[in-house]
Order: sequence, then C-alpha cells, then structure tokens
Amino acid sequence: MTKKLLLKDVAKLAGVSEMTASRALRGAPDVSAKTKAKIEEIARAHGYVPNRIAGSLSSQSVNLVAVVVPSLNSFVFPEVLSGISAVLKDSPLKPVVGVSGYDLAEEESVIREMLSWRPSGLIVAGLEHTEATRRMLQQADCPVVEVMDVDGDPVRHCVGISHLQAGRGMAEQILARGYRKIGFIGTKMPQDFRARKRFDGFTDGLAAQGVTLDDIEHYSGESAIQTGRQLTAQMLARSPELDCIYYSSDVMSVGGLMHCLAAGLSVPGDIALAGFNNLQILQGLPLQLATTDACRHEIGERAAQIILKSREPGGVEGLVFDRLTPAISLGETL
Amino acid sequence: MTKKLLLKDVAKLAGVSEMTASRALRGAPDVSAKTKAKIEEIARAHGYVPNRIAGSLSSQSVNLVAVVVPSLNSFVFPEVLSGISAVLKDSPLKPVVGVSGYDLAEEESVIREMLSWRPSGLIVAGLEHTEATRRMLQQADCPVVEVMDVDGDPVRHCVGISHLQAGRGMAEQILARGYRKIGFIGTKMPQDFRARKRFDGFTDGLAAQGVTLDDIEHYSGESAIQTGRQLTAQMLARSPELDCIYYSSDVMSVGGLMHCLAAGLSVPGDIALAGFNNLQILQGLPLQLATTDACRHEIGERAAQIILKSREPGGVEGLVFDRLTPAISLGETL
DNA sequence: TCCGGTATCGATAACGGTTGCGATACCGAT
DNA sequence: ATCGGTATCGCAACCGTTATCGATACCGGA
Repeated sequence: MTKKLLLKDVAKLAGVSEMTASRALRGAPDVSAKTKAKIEEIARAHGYVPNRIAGSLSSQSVNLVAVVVPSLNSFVFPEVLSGISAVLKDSPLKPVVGVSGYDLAEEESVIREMLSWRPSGLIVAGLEHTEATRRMLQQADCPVVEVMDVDGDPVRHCVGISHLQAGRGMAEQILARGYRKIGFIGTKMPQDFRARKRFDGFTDGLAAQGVTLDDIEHYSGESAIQTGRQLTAQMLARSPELDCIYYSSDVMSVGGLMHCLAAGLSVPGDIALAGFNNLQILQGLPLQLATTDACRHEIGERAAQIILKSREPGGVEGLVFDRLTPAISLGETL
Repeated sequence: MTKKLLLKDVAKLAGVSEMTASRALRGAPDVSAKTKAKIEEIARAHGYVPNRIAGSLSSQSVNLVAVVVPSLNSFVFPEVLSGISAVLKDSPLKPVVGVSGYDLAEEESVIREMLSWRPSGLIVAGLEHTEATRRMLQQADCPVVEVMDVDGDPVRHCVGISHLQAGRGMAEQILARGYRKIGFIGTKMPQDFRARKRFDGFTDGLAAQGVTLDDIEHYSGESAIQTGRQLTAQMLARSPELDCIYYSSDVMSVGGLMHCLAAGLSVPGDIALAGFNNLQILQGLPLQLATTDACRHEIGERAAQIILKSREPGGVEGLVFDRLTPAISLGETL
C-alpha cells in the first residue's frame, strides 16, 4: 500500500495545477480535452480516489440523501428504499440508510448523526419523534420528508397513507362480508405507531357498526410467519367462535394461513384472514390473502422526487402533503 | 429556519474559545465540568449539530464502516447487516450500506463512492470484482473484508462459507437418501457467483457418484415464492420422472412446496425439495424444508470484529481467512 | 500588426472544524 | 512569598479540496 495519493500528486504527475486536475476529474468546464484525458489517465492508472470530505467541505455540498427507517428485516422498508433509489438513479444523489430499530431515542441519535454529514435531503419513516428530533428536522437546512404515515403532524413535507383509514377500510370490508366474531393479532412494540393506528382504525370501523373485537393478541419482536402461526393456533384454541382474524402484518397472516392449512380449517369458510402491506411473499401461496397495499414503492419515489425538485431553480412551492390511497385487495380469504 | 449555527457561534455564546467548545462537545479532556456543562447546555438549546465533514477532514478520521451488498430485498443481506450492527453497536463506528445490484460495474462505482468518504473499514459481499475494484480494495487505507464466500482469491481479509462445498454437501445428502432423478432451479443472473458456485458444487457432487441432472431451469430477476412455484410446476410437468429438486434459494423452494401442496403431491414422497440459506421464512410452513445455513449473522459479526480489532493498538495480525462451515438441515422434505 | 474576445489555466482564500503546543490560572508545598 | 506541577484554556497551523478571480495564450478580424 503506497503512500496516500492526493490531488496534489496527480496534478504534479500531470504537470498541471491542483485546480486544473480538480476540474478535469470533476468534469468541470475550462479544461481542454487533451489535458483532461491526460489527467484522467494518470488518476486512473494510479488509482486515485478523491477525498470527498475535503471536497464537500469546500464546495459546501454533499450528494447524499439520508434515509432513516425502523428496520431492514421487515420486508417493508427495503421496498420504500427501492422506490427512492429508482428516482435518485439518474441524479447525482445517493441514498444512505440509517436504522432506528423502532426506537425514538435511537432515531434521534441516528438522525443527528446523519444530519451532521450535511446531506442534501432527509427522508424519515413516521411522524412520531422526540422533541429534539422535531427541532432538528425543522432547522435542518435541507429538505425533509416524513414518509409512510399521514395521520399526525408532519414537521415539513409528508408522503404516506392513512393507517387509521387502512384499518377502518378493512373493518368495513370484513363487516360487509358478514363476519362478526373478529380477532386481532398485532405487534405490541410500543413504538410501532402505524400498526397501532391500523388497530385503532380497525376497532373504530367495527364500533361504527356496533361490533367489538372478540379476541386480541399482542406479540413482541419482529413479525414472523412462525409467530403468526403459533398465535393463530392459540387464539383459535381459546376463541373457537371466531370467524375472522385481522393481522397487523402480512407476514403474520401468512402464518395464520399456514396454521389453517395444518389444522385442516377451510379459509375463509371456517375462518377468514386479512393482513396488511401487500408484501411480495403473498404471491404464490395456496390462497391469495386479503391485504391492504401500503404503496411502499410509490411513497419512496415521491419522497425522492420532492428532494430532487427542491434542488432545482424553482424548488418546491410550499409544503407537500401527499396522501396516497391504500387499495384493499380482498384476495380469497375474506 | 435561522442562519446556520457554527461551533464559533456556540463558543461565542458560551464566552469561550472555539477550541474549548470543540473539546466540550466531543467529551475530550481538558475542560472543567462546569464550562463543559454550560457549553453543552447552550449547544442543545440552540440545536447545534456539529459539522462532521469539517471535523473528519481535520481529525483525519471517519467513524463509518462501509458495507456493500448486492441487494436488500433478498432477505439474506439484511441479516448480515444485523450481525455487523450488533458488533458495532457499542463502538463509535456506524455501518453505512451501499447496494450494488448484482452488478460489478455498479459495485465498482459504489465502492469508489464509499471509499471517497474515507471510512474506517469496508465490508463487501463476494470475491468477484472488476480489476479496478480490486486495486481500490488493495490500496484502501482501511481494513477491507470480503464476506459470504471463500471460494476464490480474497484481496484482503475474508469471512464466509464455501458455496461449492454447500452445493456438494447437499448433493451428497440427496444421493444418500436415494434420490437419482434430480432437477435444479436457480437464478441465471450472470453475476450471482455464489449461486453459480452452489450449482457447480452440486453437479460435482452428483457427478462423483455418476449422477447427472435430469432437468435445469434458470430464471432471471430476484427470487420470489411465486417464481419458485411456477417454475416447479413447469419442470414437473415436462419432467414427471423427477424425485428431487434443488433450488438456489429458500425463497424458491418455498414456492416449490406451495406448488406441491396445490398439486396434491406428497413431499418428499412424490418429490423431495431442498433450498439454501436457512431463511426465517422457512419457519412455520407446513413442512420444514431442507436447506443449508449460510451463517449470515455470524459472518456479519466476524467481519465487524475484524474492523474493530484492526483499530486497536495491536491490530489484526496478518490476513484473516475465516471459513465457516455451512450446516445442512434436512428438515422433512428430503 | 494590433485588438478584443474566448479558451485554458493557476494563485489564493476559504470551508468548519481539530491537532499540537504554548499560555495562563490555580493549587499545595516549601 | 516563591516555586513546581497540574488543570484549563486559546492561538495558529493545517486537513484536502473547490470557488473566485485574475493571468496568460491563442484566435480571427479590422
């Protein structure tokens, strides 16, 4: 490993000034094609990697977009990311991911860390934050987009769906199909606010027609098929009268379906099932599970577009509040 | 949004020099508890976020570890990440993820981009890279760990499993259980080298006992349950004599299982199934699918440990080459 | 031949912190 | 009261690159 190579060295080797080398390597104007080719050649040959820390400090600009999500295991956020990446693809911006672990204190520290790198934009999942986080989002001198959820009070831009409405909508569909003995299985993670909102919307929707939940089960930790299967078995064992179960996630409803298969229960004859997210794993299963699409990809796309647009001359006029409509898909299990 | 707040401003507000403010906020020594408290108070009240770009340039150190993976949707890499995060958790280092999309050219540009931020370490999935990438990895003035795979020629440190061995091992198990009419379904992504190695190891293992594959199917795009189901249906339709199918991923074998369920085939009676990765989605299915554990979490942990250790006084002696043994789990489908 | 205009390039000063070292203040011991 | 030692703090230089602006070279037209 040779001594570290600086722009200065490349310039010296090419017999030009640092400035010319800098311009050449950045594709900036005011460099003749010939010298540019020469400098690029030398840089490549010697494996020069520019120091973007110095560059960003000097140019006062960072081509990074910070993205903060609660988790990467949950199947749901990677798809938001892919929406973001797709839009940022042919722009100079690159997404950088931070994980908050469904913990607002951790979120605060992750966001502080990311903002300390002075990114060109910040996209964060959820509307619930600590007070300190909200202050940071307000004062950040880059566009900020809160995504996934619209039920609340966004600090700046916002793109998402209403989880209250999603829960209520599913309640209405379930009631419309005649189910009345209804159970709910959902996460108890205190800070999974969106799951909580779906739960609230769901019970509201039921209450609107005088129905209350017959059984409720909360689990902790990340959602898993296995967990869904076990909790479904337990719930049906103790509440055999149930004719429908609503899950806070598709991952769990898949587990429910697996239990029913194993137990020889007919779905939706013996028991109807519905989840949330419209995850890809629903495709290819024995039955098409009922679910609500969370518009993950599109949310990512729109958030990234807001960031991009606010860099343009005109910029974004006012604050964006983009409420997408979550489509319910009844599948074959309702 | 007020004018941007600099260390200078905080210092002025606190009536101290920039240096004292800097030390106080970094927790460096040589600051009295009283002034430190005062400075911290002022910084917090005004929402000061330090500029790590300037700080890193000056201190010549960046508390980031670059992690480059092919994808985040595939269920497999997030778990490597969680291993990394777990180890980095109580250290000053933070992981930063980049996605290469199973594309070596893209990988090169992602790695160049990450190295331009002068991270404290680099973890990259796979041993296959462009020549330019290899040069960068060699010259990088930070520890570099190639992970997931050990079949090849690592540039620096390496932690992974042998996918050749994994494929061969599964072939031996399959043959040992008496199957002879064997099909293979795997990705055709030209750059998914590990899947290719498993395939090669698998055919080698079969050939060692005079068996050749009866049918092969390659698909493009990311693995999906739906794809696994469809391809399994197609393959069994045209090659009804098959008694076992090996998939390049668990996601696909789950699809195979779903087809068998739907088609009323008994597993492994009519057809045996085996996948790879030991993904969490295998838990809770009607049958425990045969698979090989890819040691994803542990690989992440060890890679991160190497990065951490090389920052310590003693450092890492020589080059680490850590070959983990992938455990086969026969499940109930072989 | 001289001139204005453009293309190409370089010197200098930031960018916002931190390192290194010197300065000052404060303490108990002599 | 003086001294050595430590705790606390500030000054100046510097980290590697880019913005700004001025300098030079080169060109065609008058």
